[in-house]
Amino acid sequence: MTDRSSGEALLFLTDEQLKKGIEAMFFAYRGFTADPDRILENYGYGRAHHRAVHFIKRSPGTTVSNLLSILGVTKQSLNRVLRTLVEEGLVEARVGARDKRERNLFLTSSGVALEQELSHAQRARMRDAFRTAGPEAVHGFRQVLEAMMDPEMRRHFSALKDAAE
Amino acid sequence: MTDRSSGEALLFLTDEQLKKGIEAMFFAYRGFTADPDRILENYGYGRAHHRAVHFIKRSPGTTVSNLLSILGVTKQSLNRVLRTLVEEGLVEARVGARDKRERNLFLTSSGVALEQELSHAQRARMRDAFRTAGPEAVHGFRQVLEAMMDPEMRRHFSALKDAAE
DNA sequence: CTTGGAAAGTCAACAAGGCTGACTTAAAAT
DNA sequence: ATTTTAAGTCAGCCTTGTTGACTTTCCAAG
Repeated sequence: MTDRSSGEALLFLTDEQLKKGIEAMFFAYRGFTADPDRILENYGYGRAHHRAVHFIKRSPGTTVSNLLSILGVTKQSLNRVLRTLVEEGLVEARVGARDKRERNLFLTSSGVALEQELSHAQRARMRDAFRTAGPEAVHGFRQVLEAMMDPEMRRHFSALKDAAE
Repeated sequence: MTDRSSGEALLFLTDEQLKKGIEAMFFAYRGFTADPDRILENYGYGRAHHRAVHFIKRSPGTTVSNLLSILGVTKQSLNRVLRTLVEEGLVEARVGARDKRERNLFLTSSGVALEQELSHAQRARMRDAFRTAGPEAVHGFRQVLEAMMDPEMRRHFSALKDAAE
């Protein structure tokens, strides 16, 4: 059951080390979402709104179905969030030019403003963590997280990497 | 706004790198919870049950209020989850010996069985990610995650570390 | 020894944000 | 012309979080 094979440098694969990794993910994710959650509360929004706003900012003009595949929720669930964002003037849904069934999603200026506020807080937390841990740790952090993703999610993640690098 | 100070090896602190870290957390956490979520569905439980079972397994005999401070939810919310786990025979809540107001929580044999099944799946995912990324990456991963936690959560995390090491 | 307060539990009501299923509309594709 | 796809909508359900009000138990300090 436990990884004690060949007794060498595989000590980082013991069940104990794996459990620590699991708890580290749990506690760190709490920190990761804490700041945005506080901000969202002031606006009466939730994490679902944050996610939508984030990915629309990342890929302006994206379609609803693309967002669905990134977020992995049902269209009813996404639609509810998107509807409030459109109604309250944070997101604009333009009928597609080529394909009129599609809606191309964009942030309005107030949408951009909220995204900035959320992103700023979250980057500040990430920056402090990165600075504390140092560049080599950051590299390892990214490698492990990428290896932990489902393949489909890794595709979506790599799409960002390509756009940014 | 952007970190371009002293133009040196601070490139890992650019907004672009920070955003990638943010998305990596988002997508990786989805993978992290995917396997347990599938298992829990078969039993009619949710993530809240998983968390309770995990931390009771980790610290047998822990009290409700200790669990509350680890999980960061209200006692009403935890109580609902705990009640179903007790009713369905996965958790035993013994009246405290010293302080009879307290309930000391333990997993029953079927509680242990569920915890094993969940933990096994989650460790398998973590093990694959660790193996793919290698020991140095794992070290960096842990450093960044620990730096990302809120101080109080870091305390809870370190409590495990001390117990295990 | 009484009283204050902490720990735990309970009830009720509510909200966010997931889900399924059924259905419509519009437009693209075949 | 028909089928498929993208989007949206309505209704209803579940989990898991929240507040607020209240009780019971019981330790500990005055």
